[in-house]
Amino acid sequence: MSTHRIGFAVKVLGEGGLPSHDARRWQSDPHLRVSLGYLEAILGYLERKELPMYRVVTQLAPYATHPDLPQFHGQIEECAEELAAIGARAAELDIRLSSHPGQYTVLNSEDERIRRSAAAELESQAALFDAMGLPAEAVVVIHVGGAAGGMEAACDRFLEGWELLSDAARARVVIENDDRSFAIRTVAELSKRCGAPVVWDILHHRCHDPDQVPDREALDLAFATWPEGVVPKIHYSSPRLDMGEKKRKVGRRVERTPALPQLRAHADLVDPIAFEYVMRDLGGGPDFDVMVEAKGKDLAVLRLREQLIARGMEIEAGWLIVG
DNA sequence: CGATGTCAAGGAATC
DNA sequence: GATTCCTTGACATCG
Repeated sequence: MSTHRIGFAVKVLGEGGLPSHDARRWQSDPHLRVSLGYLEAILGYLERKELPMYRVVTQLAPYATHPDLPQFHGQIEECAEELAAIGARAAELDIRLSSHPGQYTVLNSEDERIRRSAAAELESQAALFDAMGLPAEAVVVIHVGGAAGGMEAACDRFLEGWELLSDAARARVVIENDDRSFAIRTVAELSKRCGAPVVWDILHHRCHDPDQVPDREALDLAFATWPEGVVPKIHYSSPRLDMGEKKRKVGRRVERTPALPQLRAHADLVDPIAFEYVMRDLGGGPDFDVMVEAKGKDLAVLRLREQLIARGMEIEAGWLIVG
C-alpha cells in the first residue's frame, strides 16, 4: 500500500480566485509581507478543501534578486517572524510546499553572468523555505537548462553552475526531465554527478525519451536519487486536446487561424482514466507525491479526486491510497 | 470599462 | 546580429 499527496501549482481558482503574491510593479513597492498574507489565506483554503500539497509562486518575494533593485533584496530577513509563523502553519497542516523557477533560471547557461543570477535565484528560494523552517521535502524544482554544445557540454556546465550554490541551496534544489533536451536517463546520470534528486515529469517523458525508458524504470531511476526519509515526487499532466487558435497581425487587423496543440501543452483538467492507470501501475510501492500541472489548478485536482472516488479509488484526507 | 501593451529574466530557431 | 516564438498572468495604460 502506498500513499500520495496530490498537489497543484501557484494559482487558486476556487472560491472566486485567491491572489498568490504581491504582483504590483516595482514602482508601487510590492513586498513579501503582502504575499505572505495571501499565502496564509491560501493555506486556509487548502485546509478547508483537504488539499495537502501546493507549489508557491517563484515571485513570492517580489524582485528579491533583481540586479537593479537592491532595495528589495532584504525582504526575507525583514519577514523572518512572519515566515517562521507561516511555515509552522504549513507544518501543522502537513502541507507539502515547493517552488519551481521557470525558463529564466538557467544554471547551465553558456554565459557565466546568467549562471550566477540563476544561482542567486536558487539561493533566495532556498532561504525562503529555510526561513519558514520547512522540512527537506520542500524542494525547489528546476530544469537542467539549455542544450547548446551538446548534452555532455551542457551537463558539464550544469556542474559549473552547481558549484556556485551554497550547501543550503544544494539541499533544496532538485532537477526535472524536460520535453525537448534532457530526458530522464540524462537527468538521472547528471544527478549522480551533483547529488540533486530527480523529479520525473511524465508528460515530458511522453514528449522526449530517446532512450525508450519504460515508466517503471524511469520511476525507479528518479526515486533512487532521493535521500532516505524524503518522499519523492513526480509531475503529472494531461495533454491539451482541444484546438487553439493562432493570432497573427495582418496589417492592422488580427487574423485567427486554428492551431493544433502540441503534446506538451497542458490540458485544463486531468484525464482521470489515464491517471488511474498510471497510479495503479506505479503505486503500491514506495510512497510518492504527485504535482498536477493543469490549467484548471486546484479545480482540476478537486475534480480528479471526485472522479477517482467514483472509480472506487481510495482518498483519505486528500491523500490518494493505492494498493 | 474593455482592449491592448508590458513585464526582470533565457534559449533556440529563423532571417 | 536582430527578431520572434515559447507561454502565462496580471498590472498598467490607452481609448
